[in-house]
Amino acid sequence: MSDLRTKALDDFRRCCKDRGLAFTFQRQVIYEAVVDSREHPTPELIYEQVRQRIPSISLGTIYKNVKTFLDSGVLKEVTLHHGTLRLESNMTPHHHLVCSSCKAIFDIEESAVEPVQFPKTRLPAGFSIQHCRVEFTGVCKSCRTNRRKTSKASS
Amino acid sequence: MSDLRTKALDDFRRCCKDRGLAFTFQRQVIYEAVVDSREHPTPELIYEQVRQRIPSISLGTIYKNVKTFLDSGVLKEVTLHHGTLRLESNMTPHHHLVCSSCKAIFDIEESAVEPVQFPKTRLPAGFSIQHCRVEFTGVCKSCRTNRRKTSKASS
DNA sequence: GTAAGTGCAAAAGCTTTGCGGTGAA
DNA sequence: TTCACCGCAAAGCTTTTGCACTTAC
Repeated sequence: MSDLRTKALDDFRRCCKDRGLAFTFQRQVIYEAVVDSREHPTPELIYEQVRQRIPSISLGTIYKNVKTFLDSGVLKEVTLHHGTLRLESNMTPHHHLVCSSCKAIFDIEESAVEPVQFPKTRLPAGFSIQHCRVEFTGVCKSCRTNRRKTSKASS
Repeated sequence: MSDLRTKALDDFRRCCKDRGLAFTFQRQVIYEAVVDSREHPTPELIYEQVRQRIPSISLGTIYKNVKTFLDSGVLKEVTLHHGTLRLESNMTPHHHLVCSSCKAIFDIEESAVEPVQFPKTRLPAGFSIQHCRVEFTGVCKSCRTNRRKTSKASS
């Protein structure tokens, strides 16, 4: 257990080094809080967890570091459309195509995608699935063009 | 064209009646703005559109009616996780299982779901797909139990 | 020693709420 | 006539920003 901890800590230290981020105690505890909570936590929840180990931490520091982690690819956000409400008027089942750059959303007819089978295994006990939706992520035409113009060495 | 408009208007009037909503000019224009814009608009964008036809409309009215539409099933929101940032530490490709009631998110290993083929047809011109993720929606065990306790006639 | 990170507090979005006047049924 | 709806303004969240102090490198 302690070994696992030590290894995880080393991994995280290396992770910071690779990305040019300073390794601080706050960062370590914030990162551990996200990894340990298996429930895709909100910044507020991370704050509560981290405060148990670092009572003096501020919510602003949580936000700053979460943003740093997102920017450097240490963490991801569950949805690209967080922050503003996006509305659907197409009430028939369909899928989405999302531009990761400008967040544009395009509809794809359900019939254009082969039906997805519900997973048989490894469901949390008692969970009943009602429907599924596929989200394809990529880059739309205008964002691809603009990116080429502005930055030659984008990943 | 005018016929289509008239028909859509009648449809919307009936839609309001069916759900016990008053049919107002503001509602009609807001609804049309969402349907006409094919880009899954934000409340702010709807506001801009609607103001061209009703300059005196307020953003609060947009929000109130959008909420009314969502509650009565006239519109849907693109993501259930709008409003608060939710974080991922699992950086390997995987899918999600989401409880529509409590918004809990569970991970599903990619191998538990058959690979989804990228759609060949009907893509917006120039869009390049990078990856896809499946979101299964349903009700988790505790929400199902609680719902049964509190409301007998839930849909 | 220097640049980056932290904590605090203020500010900036996005969204909801309360209230008096207006309009649909 | 009555109740729901509208517009306005204030308040409530979530998130970002600025600044002085501290820490990692």
